[in-house]
Amino acid sequence: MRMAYTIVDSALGRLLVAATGKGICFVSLGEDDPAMEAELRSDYPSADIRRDDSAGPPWVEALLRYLRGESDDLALPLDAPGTGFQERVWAGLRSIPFGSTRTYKEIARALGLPETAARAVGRACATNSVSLVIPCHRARRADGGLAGYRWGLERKRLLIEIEKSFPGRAATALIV
DNA sequence: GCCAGAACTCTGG
DNA sequence: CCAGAGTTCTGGC
Repeated sequence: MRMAYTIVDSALGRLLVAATGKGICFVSLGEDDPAMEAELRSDYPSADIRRDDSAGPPWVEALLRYLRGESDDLALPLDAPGTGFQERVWAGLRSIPFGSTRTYKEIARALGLPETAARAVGRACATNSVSLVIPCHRARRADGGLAGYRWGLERKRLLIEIEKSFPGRAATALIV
């Protein structure tokens, strides 16, 4: 698999976006470029990866607007392979409305899994390589806690804040 | 290769 | 508090 990536500054730190010809396969937030590049390579050990900072696809701009709280559109093309179970969970996460959250148990139930699968759902969230586009920050624990986040709990909290303060949220807020 | 234990969980004893 | 349920990964042998 061949992929190109770029790293830019964002409202939440450095933002790395990698994509194949078909779609986005890796998105991460961090502080340290070499560490983020290493993370990308360890997720795709056999891929042919090169850096390309030229004005690539419009996806990076879309993610930056989202992080500034200016856009609620995360319907970007994905090309992130996972196991059958992982892809089911990721699809479930993407169906959570912007600005709201679900517990791991609710996500399991929505997918037709037994509630005892909550932990397996958490594991699938933990191993997703595409932050933001797969909104695993909308998953919380049943006791109200935030559980963990691969890119830092503080960022998870900020992402929820950004979504809550988005101007267009009034209609969905009433449903919750 | 196989098995134990951990990981972004939750429930019931 | 502890174990167990459903999935994947890692580390030890």
